[in-house]
Amino acid sequence: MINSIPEPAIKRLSALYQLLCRLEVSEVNAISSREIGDRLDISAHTVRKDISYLRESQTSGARYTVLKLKELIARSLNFATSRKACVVGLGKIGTAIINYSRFSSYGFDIVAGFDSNVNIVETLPAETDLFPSYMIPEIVKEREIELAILAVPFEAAQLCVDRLVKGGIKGIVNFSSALLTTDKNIVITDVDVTKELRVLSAMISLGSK
Amino acid sequence: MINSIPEPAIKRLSALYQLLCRLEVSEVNAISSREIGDRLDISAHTVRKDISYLRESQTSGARYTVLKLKELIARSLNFATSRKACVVGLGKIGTAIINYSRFSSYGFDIVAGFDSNVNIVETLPAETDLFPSYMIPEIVKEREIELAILAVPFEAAQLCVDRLVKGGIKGIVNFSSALLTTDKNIVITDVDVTKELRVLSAMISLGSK
DNA sequence: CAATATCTGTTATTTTTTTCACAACTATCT
DNA sequence: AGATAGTTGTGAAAAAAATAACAGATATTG
Repeated sequence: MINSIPEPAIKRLSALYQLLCRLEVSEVNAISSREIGDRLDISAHTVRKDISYLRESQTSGARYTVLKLKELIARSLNFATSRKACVVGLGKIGTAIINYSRFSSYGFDIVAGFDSNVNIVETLPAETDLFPSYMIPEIVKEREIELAILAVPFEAAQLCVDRLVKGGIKGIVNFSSALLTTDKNIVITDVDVTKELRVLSAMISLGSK
Repeated sequence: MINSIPEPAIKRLSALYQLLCRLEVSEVNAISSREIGDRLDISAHTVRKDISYLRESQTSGARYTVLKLKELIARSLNFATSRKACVVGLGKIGTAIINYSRFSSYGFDIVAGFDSNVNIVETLPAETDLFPSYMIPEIVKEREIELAILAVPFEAAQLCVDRLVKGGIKGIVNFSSALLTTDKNIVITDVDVTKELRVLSAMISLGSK
């Protein structure tokens, strides 16, 4: 592939994009690689290298223009076009996420919510259209939903994934503690508090890094 | 350091530990590196390599004994001794986490909850002791809390971190969208849905991996 | 009980990622 | 305008991690 950016770099650039959005709001209009590094807890070298993967020089010698750099990253990583997403599982976590209004301003439109409990679907006050879980494949396909946030109990997770895949989903953020299996071309990231606590615990013990 | 395990390996071993716990419940008592790899979506080579960092041979040639391996990992990564943790911010996410009862069975004891709203602290039904936020330094020190789950709004995050650090916290799982800064020796992992969505989005676009 | 198939543990190799070094550029101050 | 201090971009070097290869061990099957 021509434009092959290392995965760690993609993650850091995503974080950088977030930082730049903040800086824009604070009306900061220029920042150096060192300042970025301090804020993001990475080296200035890495910051510059990551930006260099985008193959479009900013004015060398001067600090980065916040707006210009933000737009370069948006263009390179396709943050410009907004993507449709859905929330599966409307328990406490799912409800909190679906009612978090700021997604759209970050380029993600939550266009559907699903739950296996029809009662919840009918009574929950939400601005988003809600459907029973068996309709996942149909709605995902119909509304061209690319991303899903999965917040169902452990036991239900795999079934939901299968339904999402059936509808043609491309990526899943998994809040359940289940270990999901699926095709290679569907990207899944796991968000598991217990796992995070464990990793922290291990890093504290081993003093790694 | 003598026992230096690469950070990616620590993360994978944590996931493996979780898998082994599941297998134990399902009464599976042996598993091969290939089967582990399939489940965790990594190569069998990597699995064996990761385990080899623990410097204690299992019976070579035979498959891994679930119980034995689980205990080896627990011993090596210090999962055996339980750690005390707290939840800061008792909004929807924080409440969901503090009421999630299974932490203790995974070696984490949630021994305190904090919120700046005294009303919430007094009225919220929870099994855990709740305190107003200004008491964080005192309680963290007193109860020897090592880990914190931070689920407060953006604006309040940094103040809470400073208070936690004052109390001697060692690690923080950050659910807020704030970019936190602190001493190098305190480990922070960020859990940000928007960031995860962005990374997924970029990976879908670039077709990386 | 021998033969075969299947495993693990670990060294060696390859690939990926980070770090370094420095030329070239920009802004600022006198 | 010259000098100085600070900055980026990037090819090269170093470090880290993933992958492969295989020796040595263990089950299993006929």
